[in-house]
Amino acid sequence: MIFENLGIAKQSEESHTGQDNESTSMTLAEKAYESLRHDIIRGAFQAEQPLRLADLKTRYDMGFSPLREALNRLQAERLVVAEALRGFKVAGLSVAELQDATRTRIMIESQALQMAIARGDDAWGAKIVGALYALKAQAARSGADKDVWELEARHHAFHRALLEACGSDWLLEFFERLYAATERYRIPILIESDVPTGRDIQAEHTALAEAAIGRNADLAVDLLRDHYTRTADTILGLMDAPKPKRRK
Amino acid sequence: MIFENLGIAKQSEESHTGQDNESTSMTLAEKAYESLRHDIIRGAFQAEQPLRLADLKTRYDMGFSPLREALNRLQAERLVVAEALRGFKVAGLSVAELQDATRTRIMIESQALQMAIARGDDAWGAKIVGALYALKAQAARSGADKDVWELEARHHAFHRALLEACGSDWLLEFFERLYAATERYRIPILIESDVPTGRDIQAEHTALAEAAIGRNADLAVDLLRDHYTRTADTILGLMDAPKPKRRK
DNA sequence: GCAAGCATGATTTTCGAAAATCTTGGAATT
DNA sequence: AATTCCAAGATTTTCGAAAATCATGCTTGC
Repeated sequence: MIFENLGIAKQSEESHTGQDNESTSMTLAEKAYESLRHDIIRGAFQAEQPLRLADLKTRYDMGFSPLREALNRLQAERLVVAEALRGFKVAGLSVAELQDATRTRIMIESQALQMAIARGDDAWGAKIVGALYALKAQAARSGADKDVWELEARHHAFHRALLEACGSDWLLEFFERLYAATERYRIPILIESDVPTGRDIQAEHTALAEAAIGRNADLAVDLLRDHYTRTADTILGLMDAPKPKRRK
Repeated sequence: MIFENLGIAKQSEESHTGQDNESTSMTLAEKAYESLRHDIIRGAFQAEQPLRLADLKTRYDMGFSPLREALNRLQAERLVVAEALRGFKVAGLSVAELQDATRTRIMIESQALQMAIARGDDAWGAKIVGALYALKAQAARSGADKDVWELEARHHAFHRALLEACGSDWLLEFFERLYAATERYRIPILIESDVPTGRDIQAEHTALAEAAIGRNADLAVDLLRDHYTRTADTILGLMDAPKPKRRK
């Protein structure tokens, strides 16, 4: 299956080194956390792969302590699984978890979106418009200007902007958790851009933004649900089937 | 306000030393996590209180490493707040957060309860009945047999049993997060059992269990909402008002 | 008198070594 | 041949010291 393409093969690529580092006043443990989270979500490690401390030590160039602290945080976020005296490994991926995460995500974000539409002010609308513009601009780039990670960052920023006015820190935290969990599943689509989706995803984003800003809560929630359901269905199709290129 | 009674005053009490310790095959870091989580939730530390490593070292009798790992996990759960190079402190409490947590909790648990009612089998019902029995038995005890922490454990077990058949790990995790967050606010009521609630809480639990097992989803959700709303209102009343005993 | 700068002690953060535990592979036994 | 036991190496976990940073109060200069 397509997912097996990720991971070990790419492991020799450069590791993330903490972009939004204020480089000063940022502890090594925080850098380790951001780098590891980044690398796990983006598939630099295989799912279930053991994370040996000696390897991480050389990869990120720091001692045990900050690495273990970062791994403990990631364990609490369920991106990493720890077993006593047997170390850490990357959390697994499964069809069941993707389905659960998608269902829960739709529920959480629908609620947050309704609340944001009820409470959002002009600053909220402005941020959505700006994020949508930036997202579409990046999506339109191809060739040398193409950058799936920048696209992914803007995609996240757009979806967060939609919900940010909801006024509930708890809902926003759960949004972030579910976004991270499902992003891991979307990586294959992101990288292999020749996966046929039969969708105009940026048109879906535009419609969603217009419904939200137009305070059409019912429509916006419907569009959000469809948006996530379609994405999940595409991924589920890839997870069952092997790569479409050469079917045996 | 009543909340100020907690914390530093009680800090000299014995610390939690990890009950469900399989004592073997449990690392110090895990014990530190459980003990710290236990002590924070139950108010052994004041809200916002700095958690100095030297103090924790003597309190829990272990070195820096396992303590810092535990604190990092708790930071990810938002029971502890970390500031770079300035250490850790217990997360704060606020009216706004209690309201947010209560609202979100009702939403999450309503969904989980509906799903559990739709999917639950006899084992699910049996666990609810058993948990309810144990809860009521403990609630009936007074005098020397009274044990608010055992009562609290059984209360948690009962509410978890209601939802456990929902089939969503994500919903169950969010339930646990919100339960822990709101438990911190309920401690004053638990300890000062003379707080007048004007409720028969065990009757509420019984009605809830019967509605769930009877597959009356709409009624069960209504009862759950009322149950949590009443509790939150009681606490909010205490948070604004000073202690009722001697008003100045 | 008051603010800025600085020394000092307190505290956090990080490292490398030591201790504890797991894993692997081979030898001994049945 | 299969199983158990054991030793050696690999790995995780924990500790205590060193490094880095923060907080406090004092001095200095204006």
